[in-house]
Amino acid sequence: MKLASWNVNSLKVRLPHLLDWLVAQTPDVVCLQETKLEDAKFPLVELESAGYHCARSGQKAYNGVAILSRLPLSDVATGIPAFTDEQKRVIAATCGEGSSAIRVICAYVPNGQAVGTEKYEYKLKWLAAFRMWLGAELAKSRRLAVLGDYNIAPADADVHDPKRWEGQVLFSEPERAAFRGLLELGLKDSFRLFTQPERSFTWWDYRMNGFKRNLGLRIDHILLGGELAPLCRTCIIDPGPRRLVRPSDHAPVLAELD
DNA sequence: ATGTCTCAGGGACTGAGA
Repeated sequence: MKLASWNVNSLKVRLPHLLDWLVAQTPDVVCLQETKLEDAKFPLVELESAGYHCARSGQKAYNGVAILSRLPLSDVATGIPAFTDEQKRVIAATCGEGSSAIRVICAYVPNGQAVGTEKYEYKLKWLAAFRMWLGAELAKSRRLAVLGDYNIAPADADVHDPKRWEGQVLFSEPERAAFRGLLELGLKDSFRLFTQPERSFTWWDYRMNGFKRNLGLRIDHILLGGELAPLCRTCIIDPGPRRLVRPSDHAPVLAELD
């Protein structure tokens, strides 16, 4: 089973890229972030024609998440219970049926703008609520996968220039502590289960030729619960879509489970 | 060199968010 996460930065603009990529990679489950579409404008017909069941939670202009699955989707839920939020950042669904089913959570963690701002405080509060909820979800099932744009680079190896980024949003110590808090629940960062190339990133700023110069961060992650992590065979970043004309600023991440 | 991209509002361009 192939799981993927991709911040598409507008599903309307990136739909041709996504449809080509689904054919090329044939993922079984895809978590999308920053769809930036109201549910009524979600390209259901195109994605169902491509072979995917769809669950989405979107809004106009900002945020928006979706889960695509070749296997039937059930028990769709949106948002973090006990955290009131107008922003559409979380959707969960069960993919598949019976004992092989997995619970999938797709998350678009707040960006945080800059350390010290209100948006940064919102990010930390959001992450605290997210952690509480994931703890409860793991108590129900360890066949849990939590995919998304975390907007956190967990360690020095995930940043092109750790000294320049030290203390900055996406790499500040409180954010990294929040990420470690998720791992302490028993979730594994699937990318780090394997030896990886140095300077592996999932996001590059559009400005300053960030991608060409590989000035990136690894902020998109696939976390796996205790029952799924031992089944993970590979985890890779696919930079292919980032090389295309009019790319998203993020590349997709893929994990393959037995 | 805030050096790009996307979206909304309004109907060209500016501001917000990332």
